[in-house]
Amino acid sequence: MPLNLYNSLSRHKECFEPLDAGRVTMYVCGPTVYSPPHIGNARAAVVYDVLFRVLKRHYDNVVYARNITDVDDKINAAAREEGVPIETITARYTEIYHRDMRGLGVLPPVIEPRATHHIGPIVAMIERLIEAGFAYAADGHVLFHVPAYDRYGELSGRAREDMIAGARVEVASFKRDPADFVLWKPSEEHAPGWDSPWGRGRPGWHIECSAMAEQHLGETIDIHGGGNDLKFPHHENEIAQSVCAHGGAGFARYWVHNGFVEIDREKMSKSIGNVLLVEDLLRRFPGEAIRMALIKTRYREPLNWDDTLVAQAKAQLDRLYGALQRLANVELNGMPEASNAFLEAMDDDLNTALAISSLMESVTQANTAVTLSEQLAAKSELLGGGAELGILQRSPADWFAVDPGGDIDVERVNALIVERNDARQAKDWRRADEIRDELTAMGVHIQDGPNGTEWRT
RNA sequence: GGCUGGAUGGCAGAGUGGUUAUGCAGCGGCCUGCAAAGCCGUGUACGCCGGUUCGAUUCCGACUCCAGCCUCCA
Repeated sequence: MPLNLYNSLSRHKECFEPLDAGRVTMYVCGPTVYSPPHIGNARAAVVYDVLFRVLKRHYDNVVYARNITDVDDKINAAAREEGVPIETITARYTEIYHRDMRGLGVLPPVIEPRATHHIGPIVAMIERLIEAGFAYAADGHVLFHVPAYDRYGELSGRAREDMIAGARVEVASFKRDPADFVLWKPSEEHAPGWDSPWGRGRPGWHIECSAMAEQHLGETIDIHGGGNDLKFPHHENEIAQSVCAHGGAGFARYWVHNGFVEIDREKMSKSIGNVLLVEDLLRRFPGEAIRMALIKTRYREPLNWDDTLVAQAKAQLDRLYGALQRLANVELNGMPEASNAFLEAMDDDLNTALAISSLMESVTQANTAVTLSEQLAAKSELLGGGAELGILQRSPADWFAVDPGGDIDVERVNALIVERNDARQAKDWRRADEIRDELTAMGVHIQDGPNGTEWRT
């Protein structure tokens, strides 16, 4: 079963064939660390985490690089505001990013390059671009000359005339062409900067990714991922820089773009004031439920976020873990394996929604299984598929004990359950029901089963 | 204005040229002291108008609406 991916470059679903099956390379645009990650950042991280897991099933050696942009005007602004060096800001928010992504079950990438650790390669790449006639220095800046690269606009489907007609691009006097973009810009005396042939300054955003991808993954990489909004200008510029610096060799062979998270059908943004931070959501919901909410929808579609979405995701996980709980005593004798239906769905451009539905079929199979082999098969499918989605990897008991609010008095719950069962023994149904109502009011749901009374939040 | 991508039942969300998505919610039944969980059953769904076709929600064209990009942005 080959993996099919929608390639933004060709605008078609394509069969994925790596350049070197012994070393598959993927580069994803990571966060700029000046604030805590929001649910939109999380969606990107989760989507490429799932792709990473799928790739690892197909190939032994997947080199996944997700960068950290740790030099940027917004970082500078935050540092100035607090009166601290930028490293204080970037270290703080890098740590928060890692913590929050861990909370969502996102695996660390193989490489996590930082822009400030790659100033040498960045400068070297800019020099190559100047030498080859694709860039020029002017007024302390270095600019990429867009008309010098005749395939510019290929990814975003933009004609040059349209970009100029848009004319919202800042036209600085030193630009030879309005579309030219910055590779290097001068730093004011107190701003962070590095020495370069063009004076003390800092890299432009786009060149960082080109240089880091080259350094760690090579000139031509297999997959490049990022948010839909990065398609233009960021990814378009990366292509121009890398192709021109590499004598025309292709940059990324497959471009993957994830859709946006929306709130009330509009983009989440700071100016609208509708940003949802991952850390706030993690206080209210289990990370696994948030992750489930993010992968219920196909990665390319926009995702309208609200609390009911997470509630539905949690309900689905309750059903999944409920089945696993019933199979708790069934011992798998090998590695869990996802069903063919699941794998086919995942291999079809990460159809996570369809894959999850196949998991639900496994639940029904588990709940109706009469033989041990049926139970084994269902459990194997649930755990195997779950592993690829990054869910269902903890014990059901642990999942059902989840209490994100942290305000449930477990001892009291247990005492009430004992009291209620005493009442039931005595056939005092009225008292038993009173206690159940009390528990329900506490947010605790109980189930009387053959093995006693269990409870969930 | 230009460029992307969408429009599916109460909600979320797949898929398909003629046949059940799936989950939640609802309804009926089984089970239960009653519940819950689970099981079984159940719903005039495919934006609008044309076209192709024996037949279109599915293909083609126009239209309407929605989101994103064209400025930093996952």
